[in-house]
Amino acid sequence: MTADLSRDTLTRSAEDYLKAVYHLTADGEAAGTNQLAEALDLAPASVSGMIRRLAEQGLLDHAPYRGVTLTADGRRVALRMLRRHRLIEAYLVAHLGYTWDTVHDEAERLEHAVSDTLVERMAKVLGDPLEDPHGDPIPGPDGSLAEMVYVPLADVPVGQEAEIRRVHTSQSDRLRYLSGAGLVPGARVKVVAREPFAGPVRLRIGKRDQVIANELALMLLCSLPGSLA
Amino acid sequence: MTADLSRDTLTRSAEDYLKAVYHLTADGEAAGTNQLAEALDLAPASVSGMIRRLAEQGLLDHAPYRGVTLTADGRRVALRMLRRHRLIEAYLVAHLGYTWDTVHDEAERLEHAVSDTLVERMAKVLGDPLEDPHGDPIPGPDGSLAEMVYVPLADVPVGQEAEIRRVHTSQSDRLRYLSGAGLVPGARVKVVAREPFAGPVRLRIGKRDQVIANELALMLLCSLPGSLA
DNA sequence: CTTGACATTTCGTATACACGAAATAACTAT
DNA sequence: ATAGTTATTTCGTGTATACGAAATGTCAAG
Repeated sequence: MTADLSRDTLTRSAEDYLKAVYHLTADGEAAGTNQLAEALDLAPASVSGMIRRLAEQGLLDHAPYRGVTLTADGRRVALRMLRRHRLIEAYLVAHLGYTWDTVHDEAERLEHAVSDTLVERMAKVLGDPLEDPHGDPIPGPDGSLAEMVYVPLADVPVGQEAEIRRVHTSQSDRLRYLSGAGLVPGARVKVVAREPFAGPVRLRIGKRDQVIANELALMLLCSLPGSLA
Repeated sequence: MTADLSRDTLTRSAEDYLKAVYHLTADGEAAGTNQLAEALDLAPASVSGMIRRLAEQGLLDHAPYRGVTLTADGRRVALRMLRRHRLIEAYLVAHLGYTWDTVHDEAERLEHAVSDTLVERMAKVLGDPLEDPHGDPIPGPDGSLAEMVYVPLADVPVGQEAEIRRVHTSQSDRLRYLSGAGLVPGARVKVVAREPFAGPVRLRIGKRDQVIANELALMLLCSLPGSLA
């Protein structure tokens, strides 16, 4: 059943498509062609063609005009890429002087080139970390993933304290801004006020007050003291 | 004059061809199509086509039926790949538990994927090494290369002491054998005897005697105490 | 000189992936 | 139901790289 997923069976493009489908279907919905085209910065026509090929290879389930989901094999590939990507990010930050706003692009290229051996060596050197520098969970070598349920800071009630756990963006300008403001995984903040209609969020971090756009607050995933997380 | 050699201007294949031409022309002779095809494990017809494209891009000089040499731009690319490759090997050995017989393939893939930034970070962490684990010199970021002239162990006179400086192969089975025998860069050996007609070489290393095939002795590049190297 | 033998190039073709334009399916609002 | 909008697919193409078969150039031996 399990197709040959070892090395070099899949092209870089295929790996990128599967990763994208993984992310787009995280909400349980099938991923549309346009969505995918947008995410991969390709023309919809190109995506349509690639979807056909990946479906033929048994990596995607495709319901024409309905979108795609990952097959078990496809998910395996996506999770392996995710593990690679996040471990590489963690390694580059820990050992090669990268900052969380600069690792993404490097990891994006390396994830297609490293061997399983190298990935596992990096994991070992890092002490088998469970999260990357953005707080994103790192899948196990077997494809297991301990996905926590966090609350976007945008949804944390006013007056509530919260601890930032994940910062869900890979855009370096945003990451730079956020780390400048101390809004990194592990930081504790208190929501002081929020404007209605997706308005900005005012929060207290340490002794400073900070106002951030709702758009950013959506990316800061938090745990609330008292909840199990 | 200097063409755009930054990132992504060149395909992986192009980089591999230029590297191969670099190695094949080390003796001063132009590299033939068949030679190149052999080195890259491709059909001569494919090489012929690629040669044309690389010549059009100003990376190779091509005299039809005569072979190719690198242009200045081509050499720049080749030396950058060489720097990448050797630094990556050095880094993997120093920090990620690789041995010199296992690094080659990994470096071969990574050299196409790492950014200049990452290469220079690795160089820095390593303290800007001048040689890789095989004793091969690492070109500078500017493309400078301090190539030493060494004597193959196969040519060292009987009775002479020599220090191994470079081990000129990337085949892991040979490398494993050689390191098992202690024949690594820095080792001091004394040639005890040699059979005629490219026969095996008997040598003394430490307190042990060792006989190695001439083929291997050709790959062990040595400096002789007393010579300037 | 001429003739093999061998190296090299040319030619037609295949695969993987991208594109735009045009055709088609699906949904939405009347 | 049906027309318009939007999403998706199909089709014809282009680029990069590989291949084998056939044509052609080169050189050494006679």
